[in-house]
Formats: sequence, C-alpha cells, structure tokens
Amino acid sequence: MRVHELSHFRANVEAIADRLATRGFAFDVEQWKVLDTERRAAVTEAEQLKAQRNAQSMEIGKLKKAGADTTAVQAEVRAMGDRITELDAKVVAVDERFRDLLTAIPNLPHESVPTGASADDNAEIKRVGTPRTFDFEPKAHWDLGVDLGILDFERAAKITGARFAVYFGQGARLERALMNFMLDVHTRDHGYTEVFPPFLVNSASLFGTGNLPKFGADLFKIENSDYWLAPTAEVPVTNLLRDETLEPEQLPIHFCSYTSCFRSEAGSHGRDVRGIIRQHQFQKVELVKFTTAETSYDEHEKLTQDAEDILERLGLPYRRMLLCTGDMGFSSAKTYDLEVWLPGQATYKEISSCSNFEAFQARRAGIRVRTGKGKSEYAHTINGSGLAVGRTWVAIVENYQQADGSVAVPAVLQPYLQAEVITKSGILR
RNA sequence: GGAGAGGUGGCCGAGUGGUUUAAGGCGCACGCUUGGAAAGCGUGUGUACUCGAAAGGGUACCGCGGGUUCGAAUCCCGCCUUCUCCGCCA
Repeated sequence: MRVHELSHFRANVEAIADRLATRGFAFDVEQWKVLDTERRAAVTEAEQLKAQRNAQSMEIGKLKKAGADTTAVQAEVRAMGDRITELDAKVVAVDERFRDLLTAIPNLPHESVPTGASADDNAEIKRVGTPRTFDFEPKAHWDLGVDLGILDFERAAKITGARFAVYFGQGARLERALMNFMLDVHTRDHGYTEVFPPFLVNSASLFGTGNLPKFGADLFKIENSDYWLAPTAEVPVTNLLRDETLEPEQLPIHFCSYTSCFRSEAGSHGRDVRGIIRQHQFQKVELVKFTTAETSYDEHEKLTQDAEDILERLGLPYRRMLLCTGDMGFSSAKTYDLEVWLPGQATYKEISSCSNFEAFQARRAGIRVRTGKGKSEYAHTINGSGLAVGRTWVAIVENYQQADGSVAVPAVLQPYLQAEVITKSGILR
C-alpha cells in the first residue's frame, strides 16, 4: 500500500489531518480509524486460517507419502477453503475502501507554504521586467494572430472542434522555434537530458503522478484500451523510473521533454474561451527532476530559476507567485507559478508551474533510492513547465507587437525563425 | 494482424503438483584466517502487509489476472510484454 507509508500515517494521523485541513481537505480521522481496525481484523483472521491450511496441506502430503488414508482430513481442509474464500472477499472489500480513502488524500504542504483558501492568498515572491508602455492600443493575440494570418480558429473548429487552433506560416514556425530554443537552453546551459516519450500513457502511470483515480475527468481516454492522452510530459517522464531503485550517485537526474499535452478542460467552460490560452491540445517543454530528500528543495529553487531564465532571455516581464495551501495541486508539497505579462489582456497569466512533490509521487510510483545494504527510501520528484509553448507564443506576439500589426522577433529567436519580424501572411483569405 | 519461443530473487540459472521454508552459482555484507590483501572457510543477504512489549512468528508475491486442487513457480483460461519469422506500413 505504497500510498502514505502506513505505519507513519497511523502514528501521525491527527497531525496529518490538521495539516490537510490547511489546504481545505477534510480528513475524517474517526472514520479512518474504524476502517483501519476493521481492515486489520479481516487481514489477520484470513492469514491465520491460511497458515492453518498450509500446515494441514503439508501434513496431507506426508500422510499420502506414508500410504495413509487422507479423505477425512481433505474434506476438513476443503471446508476451511470455503471459509477462506469468504474471508478473502471481505479483505478485498475492506482493503479497497481503505485504499480509496488513502489514495484520495492530497500531499501535505511544506512548512514554507502560506496558509490560504484561494489564489487571492498566494504570495508574490518577485517581479522581473517592466511591462512595456504602448503608444497605441495593444491587441490581444486572438485578433493580432488572426489578422496576421498565422492563427486560425475557424478552420480548427471545422477539422476538430472548439478549443483547438491551427497555426500557419511564421505562426507555425514560431511554435517550432520556441520549442527548439527552450530545449536548447535547458540541455546546453541547464544540464538537462532531453527525453522524447510517448504522448499516450496507461492508467498505472497516471496513478503514479496522482492524476488517477481522482482526476480522470480532466483527461482524454482512448476507446477500447487502457491508453490516455497525456495531460503533461510529467506523466510519462516521471513514470520512466516507476518501480525502480536508483543508486544515490545517479541523482539528481534532470530530464527535459517536449510534448503535446491534452486536457479535457472539464469544468472550465467559460474560462479563457478566447484565443489559445486554454486549449485541448497545447505544447509544452517540461522539466523533471529526481532527487534525494536532502536536496529536493534546493533543486526545486534551481528548476524554477531555469524556467525563469527562458522568460528573461525572451525579454518577457513576469512575476513569481508562491501558491498558498488552498491553491496547490493535489500531489504538490510546494508550488511556484510563473506568470507572464500579457499586454493584450493587461494581466499576468500563468505560464509555468514548478512543484516539489517530495515523496508523494515516488510512493505511488515506487521510485526508490538505495540508502545502504538492502535499505532504500523514496526519491523526491520535482517538475515544472519550462515553459508552456502556446502561452509563450501568446506572450511574444502580444509583447512584441508593433503599431503596424507586425511582431518584432526577440534577438534570441531570430536564428530559429530566420526573420527579424513577423509580417502578414497572405496565403489564405 | 498471423506463427513460434521466452518472462523465476540484485544478476545468471535449476525447477512439470507435496522436505522448494525457490537448488546451485555470481555479486554484496559481516566474521574467521592474514603483516596487509587475495584465495579459502563460515554466516547472512528481497518487498509489502500482519501478530507480538520484545525475541520471534504468520500471510502474500516466480510477468499480470482468473480457475482447477487438500495443496500451484509447476496444470487450465484470459491478458501484458520481450525476441524471431511472415504480412502490412511511416
């Protein structure tokens, strides 16, 4: 039951429940205690009966070898088997309820996380760069991109549906340029190893990262299979090491990965309906680290800086927020959000989320570190966007727009785009 | 998609219904031996759950899930996966 190590959980139930309450999760300690007792009683009873059966079965073997008649004993043990079947069913049922209860428990917030109920209680850690002042009215990307002929929602709706987009010409190339730029920086300058995983993952992987069983509704599932469209590279990349025990000298492991990400956006109807801020498919460069418990918070800081470095090299104003207990994701112990300035909407918008999961995912996924002779402990996992490519595309277009409707290309992207400015494409319309 | 062969402990590898509480080897740890080491000898060597104050027990796990049986690594069924060949295909 690699969920929250049981003995530790049992010994600290009250304190854990208190901590969970800070993130708005009501954990019913009394109910848990009842279930725990019930489960242990069932397990113990079944195991005792099995021990008896094993012993008597062995006796039968010996008696048969000695040529004795075993009919009577066999009947007796057979009856015992029926009882065991019954007990096993009970154990499975109680165990399942118990597991459901445990797997639904979110991670505990780190002590440095501010207590709060919603995004309003998040703490701004820093602000970098100054939003540009325009001598004209800046447009939102959904107007600018469409006017430039590089972004098309109507044809996307025709071939697929709402919340999808098609990029043309320099728009498509900007997406590709950003992906290459981000991967190049992280692999060359930040020490990450590039990974290109499948975009489809199985249920076990989604359980490992904490998406299942609770959040299946946020995902797309392939019919007649156990395949799901990955909502983020975090899922395949973290699960690369599932059920593996790592040697301490292998750590830390730094992976970066470019993937498309797919989200059903169930329950987000009406939010960010315009433009490409919230799409069913978007591209993202993800940073994933595996570390020991000792270094995970240092590595979390560094990972966040690695993501910020992309924003800085692109000259995009941003701020770093520390999420409060009530606004964090299910699996996270501490999360920084990076928010980029979008002049078309005059707001800071999330473009990266960097979290330390401590051992939460490692417990669910069975990712261990050897600590000595036959001893091991769970690794810590950390990940963050570095960055969300689609939203970076938006930020470039909106921040670097010019009065004539063209977009200046930041210096670091010019080699990738082979252009200094994005101008109107006249291919369609 | 079709046919065939595999999947056993950290690794190699035996094992076709009952002293297998998984042989044997390698590796690893500890001890003896040694001036020190190697060799040699000896002992130990998984995970989870559970009973117990502890010492020490018990249960489950031989790819996964079912089934047969008093008893399954071993027999039966389904699935996953690896390799080889064929077909198809970027």
